[in-house]
Amino acid sequence: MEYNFKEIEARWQAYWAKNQTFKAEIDSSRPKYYVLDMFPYPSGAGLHVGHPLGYIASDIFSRYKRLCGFNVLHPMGYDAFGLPAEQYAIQTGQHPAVTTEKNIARYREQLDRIGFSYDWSREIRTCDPEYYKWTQWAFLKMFGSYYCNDSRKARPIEELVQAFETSGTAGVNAACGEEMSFTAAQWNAMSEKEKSDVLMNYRIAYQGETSVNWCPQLGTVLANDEVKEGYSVRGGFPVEQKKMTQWLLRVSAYAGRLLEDLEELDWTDSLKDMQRNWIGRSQGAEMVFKAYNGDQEYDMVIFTTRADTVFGVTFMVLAPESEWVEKLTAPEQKEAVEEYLAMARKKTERERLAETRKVTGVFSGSYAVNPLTGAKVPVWISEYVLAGYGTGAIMAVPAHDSRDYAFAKRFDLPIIPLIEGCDVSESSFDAKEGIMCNSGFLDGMTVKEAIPAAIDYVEQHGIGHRKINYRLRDAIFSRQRYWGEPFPVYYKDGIPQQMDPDCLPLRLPEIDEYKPTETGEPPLGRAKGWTIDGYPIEKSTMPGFAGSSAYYLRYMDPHNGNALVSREADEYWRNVDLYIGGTEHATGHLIYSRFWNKFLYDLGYVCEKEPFRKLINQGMIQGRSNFVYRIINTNTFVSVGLKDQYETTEIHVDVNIVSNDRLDIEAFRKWMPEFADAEFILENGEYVCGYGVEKMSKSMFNVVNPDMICDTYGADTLRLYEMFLGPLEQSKPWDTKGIDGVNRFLRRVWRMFYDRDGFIVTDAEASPEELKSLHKLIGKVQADIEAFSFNTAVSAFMIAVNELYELKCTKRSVLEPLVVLLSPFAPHIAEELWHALGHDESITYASFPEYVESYTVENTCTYAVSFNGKTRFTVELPADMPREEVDAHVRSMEQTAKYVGAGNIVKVIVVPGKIVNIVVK
RNA sequence: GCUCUGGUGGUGGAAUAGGUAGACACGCGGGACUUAAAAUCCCGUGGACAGAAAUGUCCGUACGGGUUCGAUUCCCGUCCGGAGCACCA
Repeated sequence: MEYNFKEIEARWQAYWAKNQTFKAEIDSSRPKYYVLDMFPYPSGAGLHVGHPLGYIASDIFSRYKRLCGFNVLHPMGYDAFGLPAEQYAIQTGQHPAVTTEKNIARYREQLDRIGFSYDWSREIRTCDPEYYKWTQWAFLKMFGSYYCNDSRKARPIEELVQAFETSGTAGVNAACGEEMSFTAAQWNAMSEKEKSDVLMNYRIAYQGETSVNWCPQLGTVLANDEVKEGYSVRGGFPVEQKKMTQWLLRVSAYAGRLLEDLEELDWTDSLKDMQRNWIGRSQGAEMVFKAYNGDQEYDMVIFTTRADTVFGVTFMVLAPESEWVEKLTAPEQKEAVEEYLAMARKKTERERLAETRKVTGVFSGSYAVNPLTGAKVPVWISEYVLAGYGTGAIMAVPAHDSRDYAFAKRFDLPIIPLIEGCDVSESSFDAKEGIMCNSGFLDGMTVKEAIPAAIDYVEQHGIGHRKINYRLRDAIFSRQRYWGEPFPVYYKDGIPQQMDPDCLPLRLPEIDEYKPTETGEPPLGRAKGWTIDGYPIEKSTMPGFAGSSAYYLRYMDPHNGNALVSREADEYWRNVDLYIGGTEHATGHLIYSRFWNKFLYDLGYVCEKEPFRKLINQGMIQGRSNFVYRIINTNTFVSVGLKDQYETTEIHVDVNIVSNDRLDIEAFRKWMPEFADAEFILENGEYVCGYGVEKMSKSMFNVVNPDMICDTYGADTLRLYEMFLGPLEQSKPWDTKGIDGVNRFLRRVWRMFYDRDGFIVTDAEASPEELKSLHKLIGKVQADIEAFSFNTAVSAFMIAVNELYELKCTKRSVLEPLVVLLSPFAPHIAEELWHALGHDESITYASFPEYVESYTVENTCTYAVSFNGKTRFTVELPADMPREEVDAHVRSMEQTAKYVGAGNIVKVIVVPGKIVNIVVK
């Protein structure tokens, strides 16, 4: 009987679906394990072989955990709101919901063929009103909350209102946009609008005017992580800076906790590092410099991490957008300053990037006084100081900061070195080391001592205080697009009002065109009757990350109409034990999700403070492109080995008509009309193509489709091969050429059960050799799965099966555990063989075989090794080793042991005929 | 510029904690079975040198040093690739 994968795979996929084999239910008698994939955005192109890599890995782990007795939750869904469907809608007029639906169907079909053990009864889609109801709900909660810095928690905004009513801002320590100070009387005297504006300064979801990344081609605002090098990640359009009123999430309030709680997560160091970098904690001090514009005196606050360098301040710099600019511009400099500001404003993000290190600036005409030295220094304005960080103003110490140095050189400002022996004639001395000089009471201290000493001084004299700043900015939360969650907010006399939560979801209305309106409003401006009680509803929609921030919680209880997740489901499933996905979400989704979870945690809706306990980033599968070489101005192609003899152009050729780098010439002629009469210069009768590793994409003709692999080799082969390709976390090129090896392996497994005449498994007792092979495999596979080293696990299978095949093992007591071991990797064939062995239930309910170590013990004799006349340790050598060889080994060990000290010897490695190696503690 | 990664045969990659480098697989070469092909199976396959052969010797994990009885693995420096951040004071 032949291994008929097509029939087997179709049959078991149908069986699992029909019997709901992977349906997860709360079961307090068993430990839970939650395995999650980053859900896909269903694009029109469908899946290529790179996409399922992570899904296969998580599926293997899920199936393994089930065998180990865990109640596994392994769901899947779709991140279905997003720009591509909407762009497509603008071009074709087709409703994004229709394209999305179609793409999802295609994705599902492709996923189903690979044999994943998802509980599809829990499928979610972010564009489903029953789902986005809870996205809107969470938004309302954030709108109705502020962040208390004392308790480090989100609290209902009503508590803040109450505090304002009784004692104003006194005693309030809340995360906010700008520091405010008013009394209870002042608060109570405020108008509705004024109160609303004040509260906006504190709400966790708030409206604010900020400089945003504006993409004119997409007609929308983008978040920082949606912009790469001045271009939009989706579409690659240029992005510029623009001031706009937007909804924002006060993610920055959580910066400290987001940073600290990284410690307890089982994530890779590099990923944690990226997040740390993005959060960007820096410890320093805020200091007040008195600044004078004519007779007017102002307190100008700056932030620095190098308080020790205050004696070297020779000028101050303000960000162009800083509020101090207006106050500190002297009349005689007004014109120059305005000209500079206009120039800075006009620049796009792209231009600023292109001009990195080009030093620009203008003198404000005012001066500030150094609070420690009393020195009078000029106040400048320059782009290199960012308004959004710190206080938007700095003290410049050109001797010890390279940016200040460049500025000082450009505008000829003085440079005062503060560290003994440093040379600042060519460049600044930025390192935090050396002995201080020219610094009054700090002289003689090391920099490390001077920093805290300077801050202490500043605090004692009321000049400033310690301060921690974060780079993490609040997330801009509105998009001027159609295909996203509507905001459940309407405006009454310009004051935003929250919608009644009981009326959620607020459904996305139908519109007839998806472009922005003629007046520049978002597409929802076209919606008729987009009002609540006659008041206009917010016209922008939420960004992509809104729907993906809490989706893992919804999977726990996907059909609950009364809560995002019930307490019971939340307390059982808690959080994701294993999360697998790409590293591209390191500073986007993975920050927002953690923030969102912490917010819900503060309000008591979830019981875990972190959403993803362990996280693995699968590497990208790259394409392996093939090239042909056309001789210039001809239609003649030359084989790669001979191409240097001609002048050629390199042309991508479809990898699907190339096998082992040999071109299928007939297929090539049919591939494109222009090649129909192509001529070839061959080597050894073949046309050999060149190759290169690139991103897998249609334009490179290197896309390999998983359906095609399933058709010719089967899903089990695809799964095994994707794992065999290399370490999960590493990027590697796909090359279909090697797939025969794993296919051969599966056929060999099959032949251990079936020969030409039928089933050949016997109940005979297994030999020690067979058991040894089996148990070596059990130990290895278990260890490898736990370590996510799936490629070596597959190799171990091949070795074991080769051994057993050679031993002609057809014994049930060996083959049964073998099939169970194999089932996470190649579930279809395993299920088939499991049933052939006489089991009625799915192999999903089998138990992971128990590892017995004693089978691995070799046949050995024990010898004593001695030196200095005493037996120091014993060593086991193969019993059949000749006496002379044993003597040689023992002598050699005695030699080595003299060097090492016998007590340090842990293990002795003996190789027949070779020198002994000694493992030392 | 800063942070993180990685560099091993023709190819993808192995090598628990510093101990036989190149497992496993692809490809390639040779052979068996077959009328033939497919399938299957067996043998060889890092390099150089010596030998008729079994085999032996030397060199080899980007490069240069170091620690160690012993380094692909640890440390320092250099070169090259990949990723992230990028005027964050």
